[in-house]
Amino acid sequence: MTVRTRFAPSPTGYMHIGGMRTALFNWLWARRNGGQFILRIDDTDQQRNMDEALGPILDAFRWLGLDWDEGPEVGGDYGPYFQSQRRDLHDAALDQLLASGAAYRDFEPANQTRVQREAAEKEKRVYLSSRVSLDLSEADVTAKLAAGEAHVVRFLIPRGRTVSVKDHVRGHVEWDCGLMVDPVIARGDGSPLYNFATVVDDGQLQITHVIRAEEHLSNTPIQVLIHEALGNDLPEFAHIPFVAAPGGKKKLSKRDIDKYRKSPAFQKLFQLGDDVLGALGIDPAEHSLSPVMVAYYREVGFLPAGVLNALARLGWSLDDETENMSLQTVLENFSLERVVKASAGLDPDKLMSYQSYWMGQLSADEKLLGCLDILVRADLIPENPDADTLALVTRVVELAADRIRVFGDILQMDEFFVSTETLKYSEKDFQKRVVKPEQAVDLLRELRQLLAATEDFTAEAMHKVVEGFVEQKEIKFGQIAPALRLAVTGKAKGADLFPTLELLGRDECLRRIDRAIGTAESMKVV
RNA sequence: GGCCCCAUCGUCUAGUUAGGCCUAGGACACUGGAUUUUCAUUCCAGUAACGGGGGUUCAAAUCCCCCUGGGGUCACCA
Repeated sequence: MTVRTRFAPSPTGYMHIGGMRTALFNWLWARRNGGQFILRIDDTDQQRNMDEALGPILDAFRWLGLDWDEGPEVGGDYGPYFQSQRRDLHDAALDQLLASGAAYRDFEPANQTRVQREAAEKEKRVYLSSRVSLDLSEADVTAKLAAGEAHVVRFLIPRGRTVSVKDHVRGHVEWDCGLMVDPVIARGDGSPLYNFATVVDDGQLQITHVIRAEEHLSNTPIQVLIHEALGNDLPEFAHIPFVAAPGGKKKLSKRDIDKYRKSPAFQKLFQLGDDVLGALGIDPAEHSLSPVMVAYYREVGFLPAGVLNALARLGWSLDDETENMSLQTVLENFSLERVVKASAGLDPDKLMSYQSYWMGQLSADEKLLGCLDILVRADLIPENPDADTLALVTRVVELAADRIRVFGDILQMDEFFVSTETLKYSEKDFQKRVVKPEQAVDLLRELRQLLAATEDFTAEAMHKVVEGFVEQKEIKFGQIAPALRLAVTGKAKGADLFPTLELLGRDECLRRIDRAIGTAESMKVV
């Protein structure tokens, strides 16, 4: 039997990072077993703007390189792959259940059902469906139907038995049917509800393995029962742990994003995101971009390999030591048996560490391409850079070396792409390094003359000039270098100083030093 | 609250199925040191865990029971 797995997202306009992990495990299991991975879109009735709602989800799959064998855009033999277009299948299944007596029309008013439920809760009694509608004769039902009476269709839970499942990660799990409420499987108009539609669809799509997050565990007995009533082959289940928020045990949720912002564990990632997105002119709030969704990582300049590596290691491990794994390596070694049972918190630090590793594995050209792209998006270089710009970026990327963990980090080196006039100084550092130290401005002025007079403006030569200057003035290197760096780059830290000078070129350096001196003096006067 | 799930360093995990090789391993983070006249990298070192209590056994992180704690879920949402 061919393994068939599926991921069935609702078109919500974004791809949740936890959902992506579930999708990844499904993809892995299908690919590992030479089976098919299916994308089914669990849209409800008429969702508007399907492109807007589904696009980001498909984009996330494409970005990470997870392909699907059947689903939107590619079709397949079991279509349609949009739940809303499968209504005839749901209708047929519903008729079957109604005819066999496995389901019944419940005419009990909703508020009455609610009152009973609340009363039971208050009395600490197990609530069970009243099933009063079961006493109705066929003629009664027909009459009520003809009269258009409001009702729902419930699945008749066979009480007095248990449902058990051998879950691939949880092992044996069992439920007592005597404790279960008859679930509503369709509204009066026949429109199916999740638990029912999913079963019909999984059955018809011949899904062999339902791999989903553990929050669905409680839906399982109902779905198993419906599968049985429909005469379907039961799929195997694997309830993987959900992805928890950093520093906690609770499910990572888009709703808690404001809380995460204040979380220490999330701090650095948010900072990075704010910096990069800010430079790109994207307001995270406006685009509701956050670390909860896959798109965030793409925008900030993460690598698919980094995100994939982190996702794979969330609740799964290869052995006792292997951490850095390509998708291929994970694929070759993946097994559901090695999925951990406890929920796993997303660790931004660890994610960043995987990311840095994979960035380090990139060839110079690949790295250049990624940086070029984000520099263009930040408007720091033109869309189709000329040869000079290309050469400059190449050298900046070289100079930045492993300071680039995500492509967005190249934006930290913006001093190479702005003019002297638009260069921004870090105000605090400028005060500390240039304005405040007594001799800083004077030293800078003297050094400027030396730099201006130097014949070849290379890193090596500059180094010698400054060394000589330090010796001659009987000062420490630390008394001039920080001020020089500030004047030229606007920042307190950055790549190696002398190559930076060389790359900027003599004219630019001198202009910047002049500007810094002027600025510092005007500050001192005031 | 009912039902269900879970429980090893701060975090992700190895070890649990077949008890001994566990004086509990790795990674991230953190701390210290070396290199780098900033920062980052790299290297070395260090701190740090079997939730508690009972059993079973020559032997328990591993098996059993209880407790505690954490979490999921309880819709005419998906």
